[in-house]
Amino acid sequence: MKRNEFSYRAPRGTSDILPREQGYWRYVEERAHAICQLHGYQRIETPIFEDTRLFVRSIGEETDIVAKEMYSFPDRSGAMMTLRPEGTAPVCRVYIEHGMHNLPQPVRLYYIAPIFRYERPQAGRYRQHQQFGFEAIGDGNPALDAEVIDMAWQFYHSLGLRGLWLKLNSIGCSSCRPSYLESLKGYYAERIERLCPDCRRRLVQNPLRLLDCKKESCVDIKESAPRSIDHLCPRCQDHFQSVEKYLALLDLPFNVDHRLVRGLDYYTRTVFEIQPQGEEGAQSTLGGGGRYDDLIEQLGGKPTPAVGFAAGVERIILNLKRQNIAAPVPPQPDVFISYLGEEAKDKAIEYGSRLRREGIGAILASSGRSLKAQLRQANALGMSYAIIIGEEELGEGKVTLRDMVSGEQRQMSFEDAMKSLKEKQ
RNA sequence: GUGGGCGUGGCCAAGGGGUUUAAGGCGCCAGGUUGUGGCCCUGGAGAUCGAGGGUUCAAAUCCCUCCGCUCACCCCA
Repeated sequence: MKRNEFSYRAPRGTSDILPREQGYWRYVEERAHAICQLHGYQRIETPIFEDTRLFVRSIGEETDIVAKEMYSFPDRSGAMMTLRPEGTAPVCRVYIEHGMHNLPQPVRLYYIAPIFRYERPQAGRYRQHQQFGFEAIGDGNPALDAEVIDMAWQFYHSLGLRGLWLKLNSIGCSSCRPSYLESLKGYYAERIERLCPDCRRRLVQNPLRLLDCKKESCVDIKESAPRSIDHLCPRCQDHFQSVEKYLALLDLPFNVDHRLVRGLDYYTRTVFEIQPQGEEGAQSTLGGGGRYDDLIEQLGGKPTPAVGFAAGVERIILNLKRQNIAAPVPPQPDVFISYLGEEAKDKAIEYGSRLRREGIGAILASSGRSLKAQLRQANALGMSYAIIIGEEELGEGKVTLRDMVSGEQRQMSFEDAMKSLKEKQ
């Protein structure tokens, strides 16, 4: 590659998904569609950008995502738009905008879509990544929390991933969380002189994240910090116990993690994450979700409880590779058509098209190469059969059909060759 | 935003001031007699050694700046 002038490259934090990677993508997406179909979730696609206010209101002004990670821009009319930094808010917008409260509740929806966040890229973290997510809107029953969590778990299982941890917590609702936050802040305020700089900032901006600090100095403070589940109101307590009961019923090996909090403000009650065992930091989270009972109302709808989940496709593929799980190879055409001379080329073009019209995949050789070179190409492409058209075949009105695995070949009419290929499919 | 590592043909890489007109391997293209692949052999194309500046008689090799990639923190999928 010439580098003495400007050379174009994919923008930082983005990547090209080359043909050799497509097998993994297809595999993951097929499993995603399958698990959704199994649970009655219907696909939805929303615009890649939305009114900036949708995300600010839902995710929360103080969150990192809104404060410093959004791709926002004014369009030509001056309206502020933002490249979707998460998938839930747009789905809620759709629910409200299209009057989905008139459908049988809950409404079950899923999406597979690109997500954009301006972050420093590293392993498993990109500025554009693909998320698979699903949402059940319009039902506050804990059975639905369990359904969503089970669905997430079965999704990973169906991909062949093993050794995962399911972490669960409840962060309360709008009636009990404020008092919990007060008690948390009070606890930390008393110990402020021992806190790391990050935690001092969190104390003001995002107290829940105090529980997530990994610094040595803050660990023992964290250990005896007030827990959200000890401050739940009776209804949240009931809800959480039911979720636990259902998960046990479903045989899901979950662990209650009192320090599990999530980075988006809209969560209430149930929050959960799934990650590979023994990988604490380092972008290990494979997916996560929770309940967001106030969000629809916040966005202008009627009070409507909801619960959802989202997974990062790139991280799933990373873990498939770590666990040596190979993706199925996408199918490819199986007949290679080689020819010698202009007259044979006409036939080759015609026959290639006729094969494809019969559903038999075919690739034409490149013009002007020796038969040797043509067959070398067929071999390199991994073709199962080759059709050869040269002077001999033209004279007889036939073609040579060669089996590229056994090396056997024989002349026959094109019609017979096509019939034989069809049988072998 | 903070910190560490790294930048030699499409990919993997040797070389750490002059013997480099920059090894080798993979891949690509072509040939090994007249129309036949996979193995082997031979040849070819492809790099101003990330960019700019400096030191020196001499720089891919030393110094500086920038850019890019990568990993970790922060945060998250």
